[in-house]
Amino acid sequence: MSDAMVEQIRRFNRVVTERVGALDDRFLGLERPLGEARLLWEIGLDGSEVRVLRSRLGLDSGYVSRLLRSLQAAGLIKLAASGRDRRVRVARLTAAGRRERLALDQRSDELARSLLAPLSQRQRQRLVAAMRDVERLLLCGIVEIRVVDPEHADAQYCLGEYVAELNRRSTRGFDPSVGATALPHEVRPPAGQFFVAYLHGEPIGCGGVKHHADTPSEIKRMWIAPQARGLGLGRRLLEKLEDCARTGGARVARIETSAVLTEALALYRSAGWVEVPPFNEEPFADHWFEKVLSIRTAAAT
Amino acid sequence: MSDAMVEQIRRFNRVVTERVGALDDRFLGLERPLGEARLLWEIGLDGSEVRVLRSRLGLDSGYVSRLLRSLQAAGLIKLAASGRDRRVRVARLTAAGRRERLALDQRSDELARSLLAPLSQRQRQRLVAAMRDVERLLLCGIVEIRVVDPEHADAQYCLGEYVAELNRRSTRGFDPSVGATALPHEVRPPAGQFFVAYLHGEPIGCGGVKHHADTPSEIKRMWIAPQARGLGLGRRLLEKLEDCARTGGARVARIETSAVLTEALALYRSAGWVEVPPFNEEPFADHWFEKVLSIRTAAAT
DNA sequence: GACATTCTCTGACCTTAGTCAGCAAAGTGC
DNA sequence: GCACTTTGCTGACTAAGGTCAGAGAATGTC
Repeated sequence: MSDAMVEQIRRFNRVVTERVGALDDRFLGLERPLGEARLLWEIGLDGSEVRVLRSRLGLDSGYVSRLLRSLQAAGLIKLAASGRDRRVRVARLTAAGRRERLALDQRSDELARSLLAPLSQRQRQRLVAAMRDVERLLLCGIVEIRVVDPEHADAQYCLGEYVAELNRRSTRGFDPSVGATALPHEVRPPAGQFFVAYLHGEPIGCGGVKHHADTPSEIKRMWIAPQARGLGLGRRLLEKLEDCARTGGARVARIETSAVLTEALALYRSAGWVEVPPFNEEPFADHWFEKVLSIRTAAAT
Repeated sequence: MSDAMVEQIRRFNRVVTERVGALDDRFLGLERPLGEARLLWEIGLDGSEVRVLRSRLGLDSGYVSRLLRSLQAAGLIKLAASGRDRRVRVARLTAAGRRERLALDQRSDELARSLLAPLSQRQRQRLVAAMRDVERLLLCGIVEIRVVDPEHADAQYCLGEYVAELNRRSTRGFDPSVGATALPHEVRPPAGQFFVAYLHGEPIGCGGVKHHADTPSEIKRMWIAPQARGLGLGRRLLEKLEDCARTGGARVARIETSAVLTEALALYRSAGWVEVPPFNEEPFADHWFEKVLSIRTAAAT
């Protein structure tokens, strides 16, 4: 990580907060204080529970209450008790509130347009592409990979998506209970470990490891949500799983996969995995890989 | 300007303000209020005049005065009258102030590092490159091209840099008073017009137009500061000059340039200028161009 | 039914950020 | 020497953003 990189990021920050940040906030403010505007926005067209707003914006209960009163006094929202739990209050936009939210929306669009306006068509495309890169790479940086019990709801959600995707992309039909399985007890300590990747608290990927006493460790059920692909997240997750296998005492890890998962195949090959003859009878697999787990040096987290 | 572009920018804003903006400001804040921290930073290692601080940060005189008092009370700065003008006060960092400024610096670096840390080396390079693109394109968007009198200090500065650069890059030696000149009265209404491009109030480029009653208009002294190149600014400036010639009644514009100005040659060619036989005896020129000024449609500003 | 917990609201309070009008000292132009 | 401008300081004021403690109602738990 060179000084030049750090310097570039700091310059970027300065320019962006000047041009985007300053605008985004104060611009959005319209006639209304920023806090109220953000709250109005966050309530959304379908309304929100007050406690949800509080946690999403990270604000004090008293403060939110006051902001809501002020919005209510301005005739922009209505507050009502929730049907299920009458302590919980739900904020809903009135017609005027919806109009104002739309205005905020348009302001935001205007801001975006004002950034593009002075540029030529080619420059616009370059700007948008670069912004997309920055956005995705920053997002990739916030993704957190945590050890989770394989029966935890988040793990189950990911596994479900994994199976669904395989069945969607393959003509063969995949049954996770047949062949080389990854049953909960097989990927739970001490037999193994299961990981879930989170972005903003949402599960967006998973993977498991099965330790074995004498034969190589197995990596199983590695999956990344479609909308999170192309971030290099797969590589990060795979490294985590290899680490786990290594820590479990394995010198070699194995993985098998279907031919339809082309991204996975490319990833394994580029990450130093070597294709080997089939080492199990997993009916769904078309490719089998092995990797010698060398001692890692100076790993990035 | 498509909706997809606008949408991408808004997503970018959200991610960046969350990850960079929020951090940059509040992170920088340390234990000190943001205003004081920014001021402390801006004073710099060599000290600054108070009036300069005020204009750079765009703050009220009274407010700055109060902030400085607070920093002085904390033992971070010393205030003294300027030697030349005893109304003007100069703020200088004490040893403690320098320490604190260094700490702010390190915080900023830390933030930058924390963005890079989770990424692989390749991803880091992509992130930094994309940030550089975004930064440059945003900067390009804020550049303002104004009509300025050719004897104005900013115009003179640009012209001086232009001449200096030609003499630096060419072996021939360039004398602006010989050959096809651009004397002040020739590029000032009604005979012509002169433009200066500004970034943050600093002149970073220029160009002039000489109108003629019967022969084509001439574009003269077009220059972009080296640090502002590669932004597509040249194209914007050139379009402005063409517009000016067109508004002045010309159907055709001419421009001559030296072979050493390779960027300029490439720009003219790609902007629809056609190389023609020499139309004057400018001793410094190697290439002569003409362009038919069509009526413009839906121009970007 | 007693008790704890959850959720919202209220009043009191604080800091930060910033504006405005006016003043005094110093410098500038004639 | 006089009028005017620049520069910085001060006091009074405002708005926004936010924290904290506690009250009161609804709900959950034993």
